[in-house]
Amino acid sequence: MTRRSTPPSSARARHPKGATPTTRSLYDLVVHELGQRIIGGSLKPGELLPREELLAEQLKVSRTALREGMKVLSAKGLVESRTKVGTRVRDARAWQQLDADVLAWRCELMPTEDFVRKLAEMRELVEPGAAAAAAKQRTYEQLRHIDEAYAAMDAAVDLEAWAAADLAFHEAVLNATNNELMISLFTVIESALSTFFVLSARTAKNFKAALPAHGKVLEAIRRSDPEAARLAMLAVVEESRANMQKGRASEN
Amino acid sequence: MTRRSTPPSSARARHPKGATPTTRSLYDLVVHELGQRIIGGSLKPGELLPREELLAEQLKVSRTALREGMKVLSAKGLVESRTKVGTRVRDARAWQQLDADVLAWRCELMPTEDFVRKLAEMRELVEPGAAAAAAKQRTYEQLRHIDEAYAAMDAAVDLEAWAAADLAFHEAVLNATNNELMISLFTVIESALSTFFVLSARTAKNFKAALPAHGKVLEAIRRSDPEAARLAMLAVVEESRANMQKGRASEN
DNA sequence: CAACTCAATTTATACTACTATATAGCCGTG
DNA sequence: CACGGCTATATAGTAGTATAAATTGAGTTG
Repeated sequence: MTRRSTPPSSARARHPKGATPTTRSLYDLVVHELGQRIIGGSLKPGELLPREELLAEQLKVSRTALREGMKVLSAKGLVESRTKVGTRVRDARAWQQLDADVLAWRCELMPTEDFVRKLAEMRELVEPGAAAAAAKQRTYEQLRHIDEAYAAMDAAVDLEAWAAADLAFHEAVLNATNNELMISLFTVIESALSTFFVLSARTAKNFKAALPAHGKVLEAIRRSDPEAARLAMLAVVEESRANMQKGRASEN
Repeated sequence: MTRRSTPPSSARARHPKGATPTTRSLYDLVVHELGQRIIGGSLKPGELLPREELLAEQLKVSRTALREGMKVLSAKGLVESRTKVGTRVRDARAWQQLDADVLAWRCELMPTEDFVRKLAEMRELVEPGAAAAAAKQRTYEQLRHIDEAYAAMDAAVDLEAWAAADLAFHEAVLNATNNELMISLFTVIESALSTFFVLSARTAKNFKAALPAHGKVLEAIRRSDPEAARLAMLAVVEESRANMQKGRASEN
């Protein structure tokens, strides 16, 4: 890797902050830099940022690369460019809150208890509903996948194997809804939440505690009982949230 | 050159509502053109599209404008560019399904019964959950806004006024969740759904039919009863979906 | 003196031509 | 056969210039 594409400005390319992404392309760098400034609040809504030429100079990129990044930011609803007036940071209500990057930046820059609550709330909305939908319309094949994931959870010998099987279980349930909108929402929420509890090692000693709760979900889906599936899945995610909060609490 | 495609700024919609890509900027044109081709299926996942120079020529734009558009498409998960290999259409599972544009293109290009079902399913997931959350934590101020919207629905004298008040009601409920993720999801789903039932004029004669159902939602939120609010809102959206399907059925 | 017109100015938008860099595929050598 | 370098070709990035649009204010007119 080691991007040697920028010989003139040496001290770039080394991103000491996040363990994130080396080898970013330039426009991606622009997107992340400005995106994080906006989400983080150092660039406030309504604020007019420097004109292209100046901003490009400040970020050490060409105007072209800057503009490519701006288009992406504009697509995410973070900025708005108008001729003569300049590029303005848009109000938070225009942001595409469900965009993967926007969500990731919020996780990174505003990891407040409140935001975790909102994410958990979304999860507790999606997953029980998905379980109910899955119970309603799952095919035999889809049920088999859920079953296999459950078996893998049961057979897991360490935390890592369990976490993988757990994710597979939830994905299998979501898949059985045949609704890619729901799958997409789940994916986005899940990946945001996972930045917090990072394989909470403190549950390691008894990582299979959630197995029976998952079993109830499986059984409800097997016998095509939507309401039971909804309640069972609700129990799963509520238990998961409780664990996560406990983890975060002992962390601080 | 030949930039006479967008001389007048007259037909500029003050409401970025409909899918009217007239008088768009060039990169926006590229985004829409290729985005629609991909979503519509004439460009299939895995397919390698022509190299920049050729594609720019085909679309009658410069390479720069093309690349700006490509960055946006790449941010939406529709394409993936790699040096030497070219730009490849990504698999549907990588698409940001909840992106406003992606959703709009799907509405426009795949208006199947099945897709409407998925949207309705999402709505029936979000809104009851939101109503319950609102009942749990609404402030007095937020309740007042819901109340006002309800009063406006009651006072509506024509379909247009009722539709506006109806939207305001649902927005007020969503706002009371204090969860911008949920608000964003609602907004996106709602605007996608609204492309279908286009102010269904066939319900014009008795457009206030849903008023009592909304009243139950309001009352449940007023007395902070989450479960009642959930059920009442569920009734509202199910009734709405039934109307919509009836409308679509009589349309074809 | 108010209102209207119009041009100057500023800024984003768009184009062309060019350089830099990365990598798939090939080719030669051990 | 494997390994290492060569090359062709694609995207990534830069520089400079021209165009269009909108704000501003000066100038003109009722």
